[in-house]
Amino acid sequence: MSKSALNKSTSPRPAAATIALVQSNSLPMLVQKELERMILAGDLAAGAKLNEAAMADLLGVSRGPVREAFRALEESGLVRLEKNRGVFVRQISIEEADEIYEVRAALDEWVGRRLARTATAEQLKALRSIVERMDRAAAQDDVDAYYPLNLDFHERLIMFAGNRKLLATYRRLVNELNLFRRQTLAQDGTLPISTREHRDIVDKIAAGNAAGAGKALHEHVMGSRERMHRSRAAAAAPRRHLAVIAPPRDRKGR
Amino acid sequence: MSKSALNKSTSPRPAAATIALVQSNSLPMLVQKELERMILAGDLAAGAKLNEAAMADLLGVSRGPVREAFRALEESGLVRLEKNRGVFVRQISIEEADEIYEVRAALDEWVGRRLARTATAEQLKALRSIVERMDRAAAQDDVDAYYPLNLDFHERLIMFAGNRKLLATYRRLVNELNLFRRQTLAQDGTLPISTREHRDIVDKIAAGNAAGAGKALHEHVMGSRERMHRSRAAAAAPRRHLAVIAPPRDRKGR
DNA sequence: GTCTTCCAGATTGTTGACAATCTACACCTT
DNA sequence: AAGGTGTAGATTGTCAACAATCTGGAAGAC
Repeated sequence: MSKSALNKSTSPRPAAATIALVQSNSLPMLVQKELERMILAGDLAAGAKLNEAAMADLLGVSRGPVREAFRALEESGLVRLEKNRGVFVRQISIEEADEIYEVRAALDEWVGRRLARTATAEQLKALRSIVERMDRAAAQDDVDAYYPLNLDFHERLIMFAGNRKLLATYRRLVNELNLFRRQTLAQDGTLPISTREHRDIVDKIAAGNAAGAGKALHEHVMGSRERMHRSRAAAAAPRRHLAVIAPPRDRKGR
Repeated sequence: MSKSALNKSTSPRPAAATIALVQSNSLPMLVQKELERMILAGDLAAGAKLNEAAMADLLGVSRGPVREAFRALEESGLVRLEKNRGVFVRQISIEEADEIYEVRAALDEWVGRRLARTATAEQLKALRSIVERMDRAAAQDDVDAYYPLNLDFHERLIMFAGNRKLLATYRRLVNELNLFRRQTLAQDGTLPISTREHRDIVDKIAAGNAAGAGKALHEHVMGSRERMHRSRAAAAAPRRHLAVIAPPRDRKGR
């Protein structure tokens, strides 16, 4: 019955902030966060079935909180619920990924135009710092370092736009996109790298070139989409990269 | 124990489609939809506290499914959960509404540009039909007819863009916006009406004027934002429209 | 009279048990 | 032997009871 499995990072704080922390840390919330982490980290493969009882056992809680977490995760788009059959880590189709890229491009374009007008020197400095680190990681072919920097760069751009609702919307989309990347090019080492475009984006923002920054960001995102397509096509053809996991569709036949 | 309270619209169908219907209709899902309807219809005021047991009684189920529905609704942004205190219908602040309008404007602008290139004659006809009905409703000051037409017009625009992820994103934002409208100008009869702008948008799309259609949609949405501000200011000043509902903030003091 | 303390009722959080449903395998029929 | 059928085990859906926490008011101290 020990609930220690979930008690991470509970260092005694100034107590003033601890209250809000305890507030939001109900069992279902913790389970939800842990599941989200496991899914996005790839511990749970796309399409994998999640067993209520097993998950409850693993986390040291009963099935109630796990079920609540599942409901929340479905609404956030990370899992799919099938009545009387179970919950599965969602599988994003290539078409859906395309759609997400399009929406993202529209949002990013808007962010680019806005930042060109509002970006502070401090924000530009932060962006340039990330770009430089990406440069170094790319020079060394260090994809494990490059990948999170890339995510960070784009998330910072959104944050600097100063619109929390936009940030929440963006995060939701990128979460699903990560799900897709996990399921397709999990072990494919070739990561699409585009440092020059990042530098170009920051330059245009710094120059106050709203139209240019917007266009650059739009094209960068759509370029990422294309790179994904090419990477996928290249990986599928030679290596016989068949269905990763048997899709739990098709009830009758077998 | 009769569960008839939830059994609506269960007309015997061709049975081929009924299977998918039963699939998705678990108790928590039905409870979630019913709560969503009640909230957006205004049966549950913004800021109101939702009692688990009472809601379970009302719908003829036990607390489990109700709790799961609450979790899903929190993730979708319609309610707020406070540990050990309960769930409340969310109150959208004016600042948050502003942010939503901004994101919406960015998405709508993109939709305008796209539709100018892809809209079919049939789609244009559907849009013009809605605009005409809005004209008639506006001419008769029939706000009850105008309001849903306005929602429909904008949702159609998004649908015609042919991007399901965009539609889901848009619906989420508009849902929260409806929440805000409910809570502020609930009984304020003056609805911001802008028929000319709608007609202008459709015309520019029909003309294939991408930049113009995008700009018109962007300005239309930002104009709606301004109209909301003015309507709010006008309603607040004379009528002493104090805090609608005591905010359940501020734990200690009283 | 005002403030603090404490308690009873109400409400939420969590759990384990029971019912409904599905899956997989063994068995029977042809 | 191939295919359909039935049943046992596992899994999910729902519920009711118990524990923890909160709220509001009454009693008492100053």
